[in-house]
Amino acid sequence: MPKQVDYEGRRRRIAEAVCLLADEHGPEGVTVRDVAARAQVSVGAVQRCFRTKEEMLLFAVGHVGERVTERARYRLAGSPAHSAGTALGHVVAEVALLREEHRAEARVWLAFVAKAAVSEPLAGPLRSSYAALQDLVARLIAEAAGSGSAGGSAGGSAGEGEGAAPSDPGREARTLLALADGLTAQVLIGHLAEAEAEEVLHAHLAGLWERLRVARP
Amino acid sequence: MPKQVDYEGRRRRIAEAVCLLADEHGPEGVTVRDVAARAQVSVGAVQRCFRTKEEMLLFAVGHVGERVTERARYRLAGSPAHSAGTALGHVVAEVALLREEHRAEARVWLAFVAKAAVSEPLAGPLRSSYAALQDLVARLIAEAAGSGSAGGSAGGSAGEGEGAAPSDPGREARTLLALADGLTAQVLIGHLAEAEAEEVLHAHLAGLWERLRVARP
DNA sequence: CCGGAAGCGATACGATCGTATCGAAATAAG
DNA sequence: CTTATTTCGATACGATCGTATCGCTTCCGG
Repeated sequence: MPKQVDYEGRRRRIAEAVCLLADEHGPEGVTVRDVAARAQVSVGAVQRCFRTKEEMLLFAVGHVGERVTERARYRLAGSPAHSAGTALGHVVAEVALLREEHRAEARVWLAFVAKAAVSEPLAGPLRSSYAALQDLVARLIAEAAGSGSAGGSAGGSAGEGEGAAPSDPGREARTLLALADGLTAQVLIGHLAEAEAEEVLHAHLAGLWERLRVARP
Repeated sequence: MPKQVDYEGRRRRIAEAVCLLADEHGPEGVTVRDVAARAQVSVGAVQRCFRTKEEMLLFAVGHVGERVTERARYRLAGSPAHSAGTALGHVVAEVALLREEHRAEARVWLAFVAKAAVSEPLAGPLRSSYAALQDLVARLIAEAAGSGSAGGSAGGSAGEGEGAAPSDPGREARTLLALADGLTAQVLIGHLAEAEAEEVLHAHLAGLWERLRVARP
């Protein structure tokens, strides 16, 4: 049998080239040729890794989503096991991609979200990433809410039990994630400064924290 | 002097064709030819209205922004002059573009936001629209907050005076707008259902309302 | 009534796109 | 070493893009 190459590694390298280009010239500025050049491979190599351009973009968006959620999980693991509040702050701050160093990822994410709004297959991986993040955040909120009052119940889906709870962790998680996304977008187009967005996020987190505290007996 | 045509009307008609196409095939699916066909004019007519394609997109995004803010203002005017709370709810619901009938506008908006993240000139009109909306919302919040305690102070920029107010109208407005934006995006990619997004929005508004109420003496 | 400026729209043009093709190079199995 | 098979990368190809061009038509001012 002839040569054998590391297809997986090459795919990752190409995905990162896609991100670099999507960051610089926008989603439609990503051409196969430029991707190949950035990844330092030939056009043919890209074609052998992905049958079509859409397949390549699909892989790239999944790659970004994985990176973000993984980083969020890492932040979560690095936080003190007690107080889920600070952990929540870290996780959401990570997801919001507000810091300058993650501006590129934010642009890529926004670009893919916009594309996914009109391209159903592209929306799949995006939804998966969002679902994973929402689950993570909801679990953190439930944990923070339960740490002072009733027992854990941190496992399983973000439970909407206990009748009419004063604050539904699932809803709070959706709120937080949507807020983070909106802030990211508004920072990207220059309507908000990074500091303003961070202030908004922190204020909301403080409010959420308060809401959880008063929920305890 | 020869013929004279209604350039402004044609520009608007073309802008609406741009929106229709951006809604159907995404931002990069907008070609000059298709726009001309949709607007029922020739390619040359489009070229006479806008020297370049970017000029056309610029006008289109401004057009959408104007429509949204104008609708928000209309909603505002239609609300009872007292209780700014319900007015706020209406305005924000309008801005969030959650209803099915405005899904197209939402897609267009998202598409332009994504493009603006990498194209500075496109970001200008977008920022203007955001600024106008934020001002409107901030004024409403300030009015609602002041209607029960101190006097109006509804004019001018969304004031951050009075030392350490328990809830800064400017910040609340930014929060609300970012949340609306994030919700819109997440509905568009199918991560949230329209009902879920509306629930989140209403819950947040309820929380804001409560926060304003407790701020009164 | 008529001349000329402005609008018109079909078409041309060059660039760039995604993808297909193909001969040469390379390598693991025999 | 030979050979069969995979990989390589340059190039070709057809489509489509934004824009420029250019006769022809249209219509107001004199």
